[in-house]
Amino acid sequence: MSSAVLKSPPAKRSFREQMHQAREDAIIQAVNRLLAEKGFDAMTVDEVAAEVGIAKASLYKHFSSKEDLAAAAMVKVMLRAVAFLDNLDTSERPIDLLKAVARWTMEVQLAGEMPSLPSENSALRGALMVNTAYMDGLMQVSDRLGAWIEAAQADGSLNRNLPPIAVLYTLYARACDPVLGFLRASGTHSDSEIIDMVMTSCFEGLNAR
Amino acid sequence: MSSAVLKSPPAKRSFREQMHQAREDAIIQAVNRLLAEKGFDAMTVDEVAAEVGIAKASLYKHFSSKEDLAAAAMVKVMLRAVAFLDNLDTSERPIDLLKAVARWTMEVQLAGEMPSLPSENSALRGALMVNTAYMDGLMQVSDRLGAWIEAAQADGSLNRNLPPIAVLYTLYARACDPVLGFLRASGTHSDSEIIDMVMTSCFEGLNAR
DNA sequence: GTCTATAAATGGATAGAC
DNA sequence: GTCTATCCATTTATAGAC
Repeated sequence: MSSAVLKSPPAKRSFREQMHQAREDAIIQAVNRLLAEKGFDAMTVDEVAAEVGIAKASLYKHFSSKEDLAAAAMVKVMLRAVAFLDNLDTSERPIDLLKAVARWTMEVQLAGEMPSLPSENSALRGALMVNTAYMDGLMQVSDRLGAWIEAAQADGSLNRNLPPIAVLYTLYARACDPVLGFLRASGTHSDSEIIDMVMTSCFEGLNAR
Repeated sequence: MSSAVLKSPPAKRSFREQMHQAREDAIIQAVNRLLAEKGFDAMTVDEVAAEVGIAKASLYKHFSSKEDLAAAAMVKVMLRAVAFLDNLDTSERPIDLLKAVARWTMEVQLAGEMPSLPSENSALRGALMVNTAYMDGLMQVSDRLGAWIEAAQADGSLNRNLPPIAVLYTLYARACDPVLGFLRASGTHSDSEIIDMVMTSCFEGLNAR
C-alpha cells in the first residue's frame, strides 16, 4: 500500500487511457449537444451512438445507463463553470463578477452547450443527487456565488429586497432562459445583442429607473 | 345553407354535447396537469387515460394523437389567458396591467396548471403552429400586451432600454420560470412570498436602486 | 363512444463473438 | 472494447366486439 514502491505507469497504459478519455470526451460532447437541443427525455441513446459513430453496445461499456450518460454531461458543464469562476479576476466588484457569470451562462446556452434538465421529478434528478462530482461542483459554485451576492448586497450594488437564495436561483435560471431562444427565433437581433438585452432585463429590471 | 330554416337543436342533442364537452374537459385537465408535472415527452397517453378513468382507445376517439391532446391543453390555457385579460380593469396604469399578467402567470404555474412545452424542435411545436385556435389566442395576447408595453414605455414607467419584444418574451417566460420551483423546493418561503420575490427580481432587477 | 386486445414501432439494455 | 444481433418493456395507435 506504500506509494513509494509504485512505479509510474508505463507509457503504453497512459496512451490507452488517453484514447479512452478522448473517446469518452467525444461521447459527452455529443450528449451535451443533444441534451441542449432536445432535453433528456427526447434524447435517445441510439442518437448518441450514431452521432459519436460507435455502436450502442460500446456506449454501455463507458456508461452504464442513459442517466449516467446525462449525468456525466452535467458534471462536465459544472466543472466548466468551476473553471470559469477560477479564472475570474476577483479584484473586481462582486456585482461585476455576478454579471460576468450570468453573461457566461447565457453564452454557453446560445452556443448550444448547456444541457437542459428534465422538468421536475425525473430519474435524472435522482442520478445527479447521488453524483458526488456534480454535487461538489454545484456546492462549490453556490458557495462562491453566495459570497459575492452577500458582498454585493453589503456594498449596496445588489438589490437588498431579495434574499440571497432568490438571487442565486435567478442567476442559475439564466442557464435555461427561454427568452434567448425566443429572441433568436425572432431573427431581429444578433447573439450579442440578445445577451445584452437579457442582461439588461435581469439586472435593470422591467421598471423604468 | 340558409340559417333561417335551421331549427334550434333538440335538448337531447344538447345534453349529449354537454356530456361530450364535460368528458373532454376532464381529459384536458388531466393532460394539463401531467404536462405541467413532467412535460410532453415524459407524459404518456396511458397515464392520461388512467387519470381520466377511461380506456386509451376512448381517448383516441376524442383526440387523434398525443400532439393533438397536448395542443388542446395549450389552447385551453391560452383561452384562460385571454379571459384573464378580458377581466382586467383597463383603467389601471399599463405597467400595473403588465404586473398583474406576470403575477397571474406565476400563480397558474405554481398551481400546477401551466403546461410545459418541449425544449425546442418537437412534434408539438409543429402541431401548435398550425392550430388556429392557439395561434389566434397567442396573437391576441401578444397584441394586447404589446400595446400596454408601448404605452408603459411612453408614460415612462417601463424600462425604455429594452425593445418591446424583449419585454414581451420576458413576461411570457414567467410561465415557465424554474425559479418558482427552486424556491418552493428550498421550502423556506410560502407561495405568495415566492411570487413576490420573483416579481421583485423581474421588475426591480438585481441591481440596487 | 367505450371497452379489450393487439398491432407496430421505438427505445433502453444485454449476449456473445471477435 | 467494439461490433451485430437480440431481448424485453414501453408506448403510440388501431381493430373490432358491444
